[in-house]
Amino acid sequence: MLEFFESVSRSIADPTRVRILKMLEPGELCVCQVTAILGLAPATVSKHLSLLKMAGLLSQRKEGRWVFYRLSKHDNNPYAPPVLGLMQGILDDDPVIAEDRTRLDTVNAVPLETLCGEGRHFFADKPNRKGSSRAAS
Amino acid sequence: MLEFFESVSRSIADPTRVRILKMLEPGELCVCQVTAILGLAPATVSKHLSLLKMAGLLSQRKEGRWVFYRLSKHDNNPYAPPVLGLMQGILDDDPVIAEDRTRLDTVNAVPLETLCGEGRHFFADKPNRKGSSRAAS
DNA sequence: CACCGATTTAGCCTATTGACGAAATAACGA
DNA sequence: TCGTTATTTCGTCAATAGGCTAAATCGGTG
Repeated sequence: MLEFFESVSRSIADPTRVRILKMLEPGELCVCQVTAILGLAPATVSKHLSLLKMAGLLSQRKEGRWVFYRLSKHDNNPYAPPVLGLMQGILDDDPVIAEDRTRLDTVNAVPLETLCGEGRHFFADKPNRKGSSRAAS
Repeated sequence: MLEFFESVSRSIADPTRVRILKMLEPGELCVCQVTAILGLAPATVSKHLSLLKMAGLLSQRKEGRWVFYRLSKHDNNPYAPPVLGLMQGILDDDPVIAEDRTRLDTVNAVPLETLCGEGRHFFADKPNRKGSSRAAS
């Protein structure tokens, strides 16, 4: 019991994973789309997604060479639904989350074939993270 | 925003801190009471309590040389109330949490002066943690 | 079959975490 | 005031976490 809860609570204890959960609210995304928005290495993103899936928060769908992740509907983990429900209502006004949402719209307007080539450098000029303003000094 | 949420989510990402939150549901406890139930070093318990207070999940009350902690009512952190609310309904049937609740009753039946002297060794013969059964082999 | 691109896995490195004991602090009681 | 006791702070240490690159894997496609 505590172990199931721990896997979920540890999942949302990392801001990168929270960003992933929030950007998946409108609908499923390909790994390379998440990678583009986050600006992290594909391997790093893959690991986060894998961990979230293990915790029962995400589910997976393969289509060709692409893998799409979405918020999980079936409850392998009894604590996943309440936590997902809790997160749906909050953090929408956070600057990082809001910027991710903006990027999401941009990303959705680009065909996957084009986007995946760019990978993590699609938004390379302005990484959406704390300390990013340091580059402007 | 994300920082506030992170402080709360990191708080509940550790099972020891979850146990503390659950054992405080019926009411406030002195540090030495929490220490007795957990069976950890006082310094360790104090740090956990301090962290939970920083996250806005607990509040403090000093009475003489004792310090009592309780679930926080005022919301310094906007994400504290929903998370506390979420936790109230769950984990009551977890074996570790249930055993903690049993110990809580025992501890409440002992005067503080007596209990604090025992400290972390009040339940020394059977530590309520994973791997405790190893002592039986 | 061989290549190419998307994803995952493996290995490494640094920062953080959670435990401890020892020492410092705070408050009571003689 | 001095000793005792509860709590906190400090410093250490082993384990974990999250980032990266390089290599392996998985799926089309030529």
